[in-house]
Amino acid sequence: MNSSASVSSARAAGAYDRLDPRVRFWIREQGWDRLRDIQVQGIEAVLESEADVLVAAATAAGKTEAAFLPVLTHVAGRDDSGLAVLYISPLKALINDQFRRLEQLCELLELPLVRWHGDAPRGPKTKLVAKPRGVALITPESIEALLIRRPADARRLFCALDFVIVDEVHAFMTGPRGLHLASLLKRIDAFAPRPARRIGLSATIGDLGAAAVWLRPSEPARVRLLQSDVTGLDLQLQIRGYLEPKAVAPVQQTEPAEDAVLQREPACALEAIAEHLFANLRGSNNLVFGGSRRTVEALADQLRRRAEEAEVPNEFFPHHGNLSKELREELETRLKDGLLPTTAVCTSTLELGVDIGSVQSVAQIGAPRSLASLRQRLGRTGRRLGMPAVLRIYVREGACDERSDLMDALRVDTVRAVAAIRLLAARFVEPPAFPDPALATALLHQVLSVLTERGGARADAVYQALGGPGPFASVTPSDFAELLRGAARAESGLIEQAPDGTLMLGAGGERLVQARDFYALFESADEWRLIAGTRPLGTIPLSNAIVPGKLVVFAGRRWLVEEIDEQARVLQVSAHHGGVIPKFDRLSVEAAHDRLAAEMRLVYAADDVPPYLDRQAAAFLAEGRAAHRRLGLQTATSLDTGRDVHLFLWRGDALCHVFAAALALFGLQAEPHDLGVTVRWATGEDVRTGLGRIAAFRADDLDRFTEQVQGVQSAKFDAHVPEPLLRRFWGRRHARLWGDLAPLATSLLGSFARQASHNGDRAHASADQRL
DNA sequence: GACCTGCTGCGGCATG
Repeated sequence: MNSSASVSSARAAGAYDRLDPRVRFWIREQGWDRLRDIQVQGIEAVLESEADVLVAAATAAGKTEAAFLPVLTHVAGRDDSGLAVLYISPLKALINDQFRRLEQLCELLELPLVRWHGDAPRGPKTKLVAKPRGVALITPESIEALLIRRPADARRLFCALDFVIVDEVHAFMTGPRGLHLASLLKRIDAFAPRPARRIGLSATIGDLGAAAVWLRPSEPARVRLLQSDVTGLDLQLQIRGYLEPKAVAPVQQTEPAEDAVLQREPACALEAIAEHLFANLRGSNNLVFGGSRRTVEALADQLRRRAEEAEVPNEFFPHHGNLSKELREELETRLKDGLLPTTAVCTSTLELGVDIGSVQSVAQIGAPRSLASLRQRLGRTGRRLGMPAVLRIYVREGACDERSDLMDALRVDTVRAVAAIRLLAARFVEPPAFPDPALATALLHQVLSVLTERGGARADAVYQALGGPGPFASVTPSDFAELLRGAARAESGLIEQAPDGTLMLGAGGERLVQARDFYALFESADEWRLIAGTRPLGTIPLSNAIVPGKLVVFAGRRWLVEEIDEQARVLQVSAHHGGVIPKFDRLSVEAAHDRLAAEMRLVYAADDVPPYLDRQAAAFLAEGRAAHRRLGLQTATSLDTGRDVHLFLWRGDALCHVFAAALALFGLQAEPHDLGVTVRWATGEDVRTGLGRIAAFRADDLDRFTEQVQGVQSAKFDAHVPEPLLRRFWGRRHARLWGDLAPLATSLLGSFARQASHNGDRAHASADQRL
């Protein structure tokens, strides 16, 4: 059921009256003059039905209270043993925030409220296990730890849950962590005679139906979907273009001589962007999303130096996942307190979760690749009534001449920025991608976890515990048997089978489960820890070659490495005036959706100049469109430069990657990119042959194709999964795209044929069609 | 040409 009508005041009063008198007292104490729409809807859904509930609303719309006010009303006065409410969050910091918000309310209701994560105090946890009651706020990894280390305690805690509340559901809908939590929820359900009701809290998401499937896989249709009124987004927007100077060397990537770093770096687009940010953001609170940790450090460094040169207090500070908790919290507190103007230059760390108050503007370096993420970032600005959201997008493009690369000439970043804004206006948000590449790893992890929790179990019991509707619904009994056989192989030794058929952990399985990093389903790397005096600054990857005397830019400042403790992996550093930005290991790029690529094609074909472009960005757009026309890309989908062959697919990353893999089968070196794939060092003839083979693909060729795909191991425990099984899962994941390959190849062949006749007309046309 | 997230149990000690 969808419900998004604005609620009447009579309805709001009715909802208020249904709350426990102590909850109403608490509301009055807060000084609230009315309940928000989403809270009224939440009260009705929780107290007037037995259904699961999904609450989707923008940040700061009062989602937490929409769930907790009625839930606490419902469980107040309950006195059976066991927790009544389990709240699950992806972040420890969010748990601490929620704890502060709920502390007083729970005290009024005489309900114990316990934070349960790795950094939370132990005393209250011990007390809770002794007398399980009330509400626990927990992370998925702490649930995992409870199940495998203290299964009896877990059973006592979870045997009588009335509600499971999952915060930031959208953050769990893709990726290994979402599979993990979904499996844990299923296992927790089995502890109780009656499964707890589930309540999901989420930001505005594209596909509420998919979220309902995640929340209650066995009965998604019975999930009540609540959405707050979506008011039109009042947005002040600018896309600013910056030309990267061609003649100047790129920003220093390698180790320079020590004295070289004392000089100012060469002028580059990022410096010009820093100049603009410095001039426009000082004096207020803002977020600048840099896109990578490297860019964040470079920008923070530039901005600090400008403050020093201007002899004014610095207001710009970096924030990313490698910075120490202390530094990050200092900045978060400074933003939230609002006593000093502050701009955080961040990666996606400040995109969700912790309360940092409202900021005046959001800046984004580089064009967005995800509308979900852009929307979430915009949610951080203009939240006070009547204030518009302010967004600045800074795009950088390379200088072009007749030898420039095709992609530079097409001004792809500028066009993608315009396309993203058009999709923002159309309210498009990407749906989650199912199923996740980490499926096999998650299944193996949960098999080991169930065997540990139960001290051994028969295979059919484990399958029953994990299979069926839920994260592993697509896993067949024979898939499962193959996974178990792989885990029992001598070289893995993860599990063993007793003569009576019971499965138990083997020596290898014991080692894996005993390791401290078993609790999380995502991987983590070993890193150097940087410490200045006694102050922890954060970490950098071990892949950075470190010698004493090395200079490092980190945490927005410059440091000299004084001492290295190889054993403890600690670098003692002191302040210095020079520095080089460290390497942060990159894994992949953020995937763009089909719809974004399709919208880019429309932007190329259109001729309007959006008013939100500055002069340089408008020039980039005009140049990109001119190149698009000159190359005939309105109709052509292939382009043979004589050295490379470009195939324009106008699809998202998923399809472009599969298409590149298909071409690779025929010995063609194909690189996927934003608009399609580029086949390197190939003749048109080679590519035509390859396309002909792809055009002949039939549905049942997928299996043969899958057998030859490279790089199917991608997740944490994939090394312990039989490769044929990984391949089978890969094939199923791509089955939906498979049917698109042959028609695409056929249409590309048509484009080749038209181009050939066109080139024939121009008898002496140059083979080199680069611009 | 990406980003983020999490973590036991126990013994021993100091402290209120």
